[in-house]
Amino acid sequence: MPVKRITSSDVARAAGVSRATVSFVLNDKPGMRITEENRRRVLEAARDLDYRPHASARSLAAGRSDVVLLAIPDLPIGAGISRFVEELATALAAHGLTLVTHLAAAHGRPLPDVCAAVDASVVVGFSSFDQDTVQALHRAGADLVLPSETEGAAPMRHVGRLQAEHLISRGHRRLGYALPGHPAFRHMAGERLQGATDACASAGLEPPVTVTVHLEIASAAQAISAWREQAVTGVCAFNDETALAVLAGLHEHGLTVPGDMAVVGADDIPAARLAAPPLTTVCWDLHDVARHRAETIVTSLAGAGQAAHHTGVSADASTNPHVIQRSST
Amino acid sequence: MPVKRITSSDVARAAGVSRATVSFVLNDKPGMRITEENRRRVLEAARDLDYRPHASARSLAAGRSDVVLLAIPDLPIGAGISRFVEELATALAAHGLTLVTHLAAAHGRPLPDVCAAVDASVVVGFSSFDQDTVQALHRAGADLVLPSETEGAAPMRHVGRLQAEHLISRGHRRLGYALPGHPAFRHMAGERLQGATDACASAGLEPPVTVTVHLEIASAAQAISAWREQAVTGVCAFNDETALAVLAGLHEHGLTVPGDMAVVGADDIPAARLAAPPLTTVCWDLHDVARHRAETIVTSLAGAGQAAHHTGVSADASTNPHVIQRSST
DNA sequence: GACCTCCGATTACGCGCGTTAGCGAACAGG
DNA sequence: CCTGTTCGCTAACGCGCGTAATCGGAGGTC
Repeated sequence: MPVKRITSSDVARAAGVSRATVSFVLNDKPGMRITEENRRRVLEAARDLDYRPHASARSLAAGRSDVVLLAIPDLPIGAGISRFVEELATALAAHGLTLVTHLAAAHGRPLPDVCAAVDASVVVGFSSFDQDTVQALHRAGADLVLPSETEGAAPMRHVGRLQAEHLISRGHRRLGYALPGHPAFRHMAGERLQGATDACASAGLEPPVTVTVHLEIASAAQAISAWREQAVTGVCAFNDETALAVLAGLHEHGLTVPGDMAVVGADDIPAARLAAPPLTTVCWDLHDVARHRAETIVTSLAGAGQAAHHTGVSADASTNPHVIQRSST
Repeated sequence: MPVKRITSSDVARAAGVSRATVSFVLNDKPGMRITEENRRRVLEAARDLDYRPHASARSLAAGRSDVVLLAIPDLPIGAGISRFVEELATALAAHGLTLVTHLAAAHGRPLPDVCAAVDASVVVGFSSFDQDTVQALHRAGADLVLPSETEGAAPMRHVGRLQAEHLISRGHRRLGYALPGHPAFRHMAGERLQGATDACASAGLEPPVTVTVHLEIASAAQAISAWREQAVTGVCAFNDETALAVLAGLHEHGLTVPGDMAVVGADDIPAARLAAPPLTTVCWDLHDVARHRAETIVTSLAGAGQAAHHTGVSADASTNPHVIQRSST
């Protein structure tokens, strides 16, 4: 044990006050009158000693922690997700909360266990959790679990809608949809597909012809054949990687893009702009989404116990997915 | 507050024993004799109540926590890193440890703060931390900080060496190296480049012609021109994304791959096999690396206080980067 | 019967902190 | 001089848990 921990008693002794006073100053507890002189001495002592309250003791005493746990589902992590995480962490840090992430993919251990292990007071997921999981998380100490049932799906549908609308606006009347092979994407893919289907309905078109495309050239080539049989001229891909597979399939068939078939992806990964041809894609500003999520968390946490009770709908709809036009459409 | 927390007292009451006995059983403390009957009743009660020890209280009392904090540096998260994280989480979970990750990119908050906030007993980074940071982390409650100065760089060099050796074995005598544009990659890129340079030296060749390639077609096209002037016929790219950019640059120039120029990437991202042509790449088994890291952590933790003191060298060298031959070389 | 031993379980303490009740001092009003 | 009253601060409790110290009782020895 090379270094001994600095406790609040150390700070109190250094500042010549009681431990309670230290606590009051550092948490600037409202309604407590502290002499300016004493406040200054406490802050100074804390700074000099590089005092950092022991998280465990704090959350044990206060009954709540500053930790927000982000549960990332079992899906490939791309630039999109990591940017979302960064933005969320920044936004939460501005409110004194600390974001930690846990990848479900690993089967590392059950989410409630992790939640208990870090003593998280908030658990944030991508899509909503089922009722049993929510119960378990609450038993594991989480005050708040997001997103609630209603939110979270809307932006996904919006992405799908934009993809389809873009193709329709460019004259395509028979659309295809490339579903991802990875089973963990199924739920999200369903939402995005629904958005595309809605757009088709609004335009008086048939729903997209759905085909599952694995991230291999052979699988994509098969999909192309299926779409060609159905006279599909434009394909929405679940995400950019799936779109790259579709592109590879078209290349395999010796077809031109977008002449023979147009392709639109989603998420704008770095490889999208480097494809041949550069990939048109739909991306959404994760900065806004993350900041809004953070706000939801903070307000819900402030209105203690009002868990999962917030409007959110209109705000979520204000996130702004948009088309990045390149050469594949 | 919809659900009340289950405490060890609840379990004790349900099992008809004292709280201490519950603690002994659940941590199966060695040297403590417990009746088989009582042990059974405690385990049963804990299971029935879905008891989960309160992490904060536990670590406060025991003076150590089960949390391992992985500090991910400010660099784009790709499939490689996420797989590493998954493997590490799984391996640690097998030893009862919980992995949480924190992205430095966000400037969410200083690492020591985060370390204190989750009360981590181990902090794992990618490259070694400087001395001041290590000190700060120890003051923040970390018992162990990895990797130490010596380890971590070796596998990176190995990757670069394999790339170059592969190209050399296929007859290329004048090599190029594509450095990443993102500044955060600089350090890692330097290591990989060093490996490639070593391979060239071993084969009696000049060092690779280095050019920085941003993830845009124009930047890549410029790089191609530079390499062509120097009669380069084979290019090692820092990673697959950079390699895709090089491929796009070659396409822009109307050059053939690998006829006019061969390209080898690194990390084997999903998009690599979907490129035109499919990208030859070097990937290393993160499963092994992660498992070894986990072992280092566990043993160092067991030999309490023996922080950062372990062999590790030979084991690290046993990780097995290997070439995945596709059509770009 | 007095005494020790060993087993099995319990009681009691403290980890570092937030927080409430309460204390002395200073001061105002009666 | 006594009684409030406010201000500034502190003593003391408890959060849930690990664990050292302790204790009752069964079994053995002198």
